[in-house]
Amino acid sequence: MVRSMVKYELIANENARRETFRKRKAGLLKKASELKTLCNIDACAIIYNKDGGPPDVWPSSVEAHRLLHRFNNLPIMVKTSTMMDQEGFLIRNLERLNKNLEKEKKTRQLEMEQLLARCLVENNAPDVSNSEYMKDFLYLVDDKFLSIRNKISVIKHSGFTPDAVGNKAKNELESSREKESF
Amino acid sequence: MVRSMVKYELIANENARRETFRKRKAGLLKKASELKTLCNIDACAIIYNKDGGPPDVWPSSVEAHRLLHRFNNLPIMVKTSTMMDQEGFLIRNLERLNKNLEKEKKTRQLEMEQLLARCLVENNAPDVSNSEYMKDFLYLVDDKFLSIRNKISVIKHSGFTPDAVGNKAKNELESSREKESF
DNA sequence: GAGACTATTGTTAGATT
DNA sequence: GAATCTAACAATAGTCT
Repeated sequence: MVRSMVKYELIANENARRETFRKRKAGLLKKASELKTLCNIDACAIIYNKDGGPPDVWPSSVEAHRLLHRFNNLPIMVKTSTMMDQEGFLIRNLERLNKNLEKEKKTRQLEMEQLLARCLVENNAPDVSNSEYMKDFLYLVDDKFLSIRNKISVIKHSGFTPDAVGNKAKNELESSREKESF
Repeated sequence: MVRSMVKYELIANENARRETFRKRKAGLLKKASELKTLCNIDACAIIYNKDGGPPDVWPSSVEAHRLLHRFNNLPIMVKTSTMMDQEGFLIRNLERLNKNLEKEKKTRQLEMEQLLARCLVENNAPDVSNSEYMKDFLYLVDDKFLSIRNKISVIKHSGFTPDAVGNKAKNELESSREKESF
């Protein structure tokens, strides 16, 4: 019986921890399946054990890849085209994915603008005090935030032709300098 | 009150479905957080809504990248035993799948540039003081990231002249194309 | 559309096999 | 270590705001 819920901190006893992990992982994946079924949504989860072994990848590793790539807003057509010949399940999803792609792109662009603005205004960078590497990283962010972002945007949309990138980087940098004060 | 649990199938009523999604998603992420805390395990989840908007990526997109990347680096034979896909096609087509994943690695350049972008704009970055995290993260953010970093450093010391930036971006892109196979 | 409430169902800690 | 049991606790469907 649940005498009293333990505190929500690391369970010290190793056997108890393993047992709790086993049970709660099952419960979590059950909940996830229910959510997916009840609401017909796409979802995935990766749950590692501490034993160094392979994780549970729900509902499948392909689905995890697919959803993470969709999140990244990668050109899904390119990624899936190599699988389409032999993997029919991707074909079924492709139409819907592509339909959503344009809408998602616009949403994401707005999202990035808003997050960027918030980060710049509130200066709420994550705590990275223990990491030399991340200090370097934040140093870059601090100084050339907009330039990095513009460059990535340029590379991403340029089709990787060096000339186009060079010219676009030049143009975007000029325009970014104009509104550098926001 | 929970009069009686509905059948575990798609909720027909749209409002009820949205409400259920909202509540259960919150519950699921809470359970996930508890599991992570109680057992000190690594886990992530991606939950899409049906509205075409950006998904919830728990605990952060960087963590999702990191865990999926760690999974990809497992020996292929280990991976097969953990795949939970209900349709079973994964195991049957494993060799082909792995081949496709190899192809996906070629898009890593774009992947990392977008990861970088997300690192920059997200305010929910994971705790990077954890050494295991840093190991994975540093592996993920390899030569291409350093290239970008150098590029930015160059820009920083170039006096921000658009011409210098444009030319250097062009040069770096050409050289990065040469080692695209990583 | 997002909280607050609460009766009821669902989950699970601890014990046992 | 995993499966079963069950009292106790947690999550949530329906409702109201």
